[in-house]
Amino acid sequence: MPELPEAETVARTLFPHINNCKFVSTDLLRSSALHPLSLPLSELEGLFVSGTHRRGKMIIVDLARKNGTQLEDVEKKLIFHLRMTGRLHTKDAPYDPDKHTRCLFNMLKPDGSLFCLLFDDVRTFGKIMLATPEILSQWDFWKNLGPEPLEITPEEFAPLLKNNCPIKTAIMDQSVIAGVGNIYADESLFAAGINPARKASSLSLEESSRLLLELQKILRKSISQCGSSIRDYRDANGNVGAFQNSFSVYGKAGEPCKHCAQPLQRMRINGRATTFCPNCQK
DNA sequence: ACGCGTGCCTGTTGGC
DNA sequence: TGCCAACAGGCACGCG
Repeated sequence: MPELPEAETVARTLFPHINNCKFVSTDLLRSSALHPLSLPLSELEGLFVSGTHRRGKMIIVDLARKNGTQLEDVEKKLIFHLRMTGRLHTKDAPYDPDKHTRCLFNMLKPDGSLFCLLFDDVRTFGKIMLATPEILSQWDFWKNLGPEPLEITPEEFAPLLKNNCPIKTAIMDQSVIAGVGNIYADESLFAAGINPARKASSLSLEESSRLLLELQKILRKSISQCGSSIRDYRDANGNVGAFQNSFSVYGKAGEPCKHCAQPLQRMRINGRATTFCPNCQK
């Protein structure tokens, strides 16, 4: 399930495929894949890709229009949220969409050849949005998105944990910090030796600092390994990530803790499966 | 305003 | 072997 490192990997691997390429036409095969606040995708026609990046778990495509030979950025952005099973990849045109293809973008390379950018999504939770800054300012989720965990200091992190909810719930709350999901929440809490059920507000400055530093270390390591592939996740080249081989707790309930060898336990926090070591995480 | 539970959605898994 | 409930989980939404 794409979280921050997976979204970062998709944004990076997608870039060489679509940079400088022109949107020719769009075939939205499942209308619910389009975010309700989105502009119609027909407004993409004639625009070029000038960059790809990431915010939280979202992949953002920068758009530009061509003026002579110069690309001039426009304010519109094309945003993808992959949620659980979303995938972005390219195929040579013409491409016959399969049953999980939610949107097909016909695109033109600078050399004049046609290809397809595909948004596939088995479980249809993913969203596509074409938005101006004005639209983004009306989108609560975007407006409330917390800071990037790789761009804050422990001093900036600590005051974000004032809530009465479990610490795991707090760090997965996208309005607290952006990009952390179930995998990296469990892994960072284990690395920091903090029980996921602890009240967020009960963490000392020393504990919240340790949690942020461990989270940053894990996110960086996962990005360097192209993310984690549990089942569905692939980068834009169709490759799996490798960080799932470095998990300490996620999906390992019943297995011995790598520090104390006691069995890892499973519990449910805020409806989310949570694996932790009751001995090492206080 | 906050915290909690539920629905969305489909493919896979495991128990009977 | 076959059937079906449970599960996976990010986020919107409704409730108290």
